[in-house]
Amino acid sequence: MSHFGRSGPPDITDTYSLLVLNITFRKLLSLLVSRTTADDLFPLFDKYGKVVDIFIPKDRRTGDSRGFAFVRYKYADEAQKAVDRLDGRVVDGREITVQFAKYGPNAERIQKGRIIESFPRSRSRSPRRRHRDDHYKDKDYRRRSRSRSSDRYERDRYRGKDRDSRRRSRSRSASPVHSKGRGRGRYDDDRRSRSRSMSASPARRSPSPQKSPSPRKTSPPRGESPSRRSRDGRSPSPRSVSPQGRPADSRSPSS
DNA sequence: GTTGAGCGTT
Repeated sequence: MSHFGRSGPPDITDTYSLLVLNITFRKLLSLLVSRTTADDLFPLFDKYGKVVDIFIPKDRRTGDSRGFAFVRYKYADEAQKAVDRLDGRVVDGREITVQFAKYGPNAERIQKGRIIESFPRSRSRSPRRRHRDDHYKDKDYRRRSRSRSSDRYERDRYRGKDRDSRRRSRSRSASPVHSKGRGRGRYDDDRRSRSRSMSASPARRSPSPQKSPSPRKTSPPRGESPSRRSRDGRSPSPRSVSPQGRPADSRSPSS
């Protein structure tokens, strides 16, 4: 029982597989991974639930572990708990990632780490059951649908939580992505904005901005402002209203 | 120079 991988694949149909990634994306880590064996992982994961099997895929050619392991739990809630508790946790000074397996041994997609028995090597059973397939299909579909319903609810809930937790932990890594998305959006905005301004005033950039705005810039506000204010009568003489401005002026030359 | 997600045996 100690050697999990050696026992081969037990009854994995009713188990929930967790994918454990514990490395820092490095070949050097292979050495470290080497140290981390199924026996080492077992107690760690067994603490959170009943571990049925632990499998560490290794390259048969080199015999080196690929840097991840599969932990099979008997119950989903325990597996979920392990994911929640061990995901992002530092083990042996290394942060490990624990998540539900997405693909089964047959490269089939599995839900919530649960391995769905589609049609493994039992092909000899009855590979061709066309008319009956429909019947089975309906049954399966109904059963799956129901199961999926409840599973989905739980999953959604967990997923949100997990996602949040993961996001917080990985905010750094998500940063670049964020910047990318934002940059794109901004660029788009800029482009749109620019396109408008470009079409509106295409000569705003190339020519000297000092030449044309210069004479007009200082002139218009002055001439227009007074005339208008004067007419309004609201701010009759801004100049005379500032008593302090005059002393300062007179003082300026004085000193 | 770096990152990141990565999915399977007797």
